[in-house]
Amino acid sequence: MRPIYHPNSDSITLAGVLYALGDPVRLEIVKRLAANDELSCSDLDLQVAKSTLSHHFKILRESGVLHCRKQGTQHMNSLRREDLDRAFPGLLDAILQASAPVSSNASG
Amino acid sequence: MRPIYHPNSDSITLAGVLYALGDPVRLEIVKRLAANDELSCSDLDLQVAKSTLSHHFKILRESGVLHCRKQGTQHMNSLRREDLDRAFPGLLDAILQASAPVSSNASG
DNA sequence: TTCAATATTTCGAAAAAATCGAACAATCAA
DNA sequence: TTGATTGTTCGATTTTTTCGAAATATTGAA
Repeated sequence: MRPIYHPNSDSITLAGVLYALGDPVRLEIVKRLAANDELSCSDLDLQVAKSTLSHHFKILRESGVLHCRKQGTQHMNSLRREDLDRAFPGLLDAILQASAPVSSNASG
Repeated sequence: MRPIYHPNSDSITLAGVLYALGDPVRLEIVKRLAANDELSCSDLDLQVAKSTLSHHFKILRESGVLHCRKQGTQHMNSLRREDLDRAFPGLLDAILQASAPVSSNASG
């Protein structure tokens, strides 16, 4: 399998990040990652085909929103919080505050 | 001409706003509106067809990012700052801070 | 009202992107 | 190696974006 591409932090663009987040499925993924540190694709139970989900993760990864590492057969994904906060201070916080709590395991 | 549709402030969604801003042309429009209060389509000199520009303004308007009023033959557009700030505190500020100054009249 | 100029939208077609199911690839356990 | 699990890639279909041309709306001048 091909190596997993990640942009370095300098290559993350605002339009790219906003594009990545401007899809309901991808925004939901980011919300869950914000609450869960690391998640694999199969941890999510979204109403899209797995090939589509794979595509969404690719968009998020290549825009610099998340980091992916292989662990066995799984791909563990995590938010690139520090890189995003450094590049776009306040952006991720504003987005996460604005979005409603995730549906599963919502505490409030 | 059909009446100009604007969502009321309660109908503005985060995914919709992020989608609208996740395009380089539309992000540029928003940056210029942030610096200019009101602009017509023809005030912008972007490298897209006028029909495409019209489409971009429609996306921005229908997502709730900007307001449009007719003035003669022109359509004057302005950011819906208050509505956006109320719905998504800090979001617009973070985006405008993160984006480089507009190319025209850049002071630095 | 008619004509011309200006500003923007709508239409129809072509290009680009998203989505899906099926097939493929990688890893682990037996 | 076989089988189960996880995720990617492929190819086709649907949806969205983009463009140029034509149409619509407004203003101002005859």
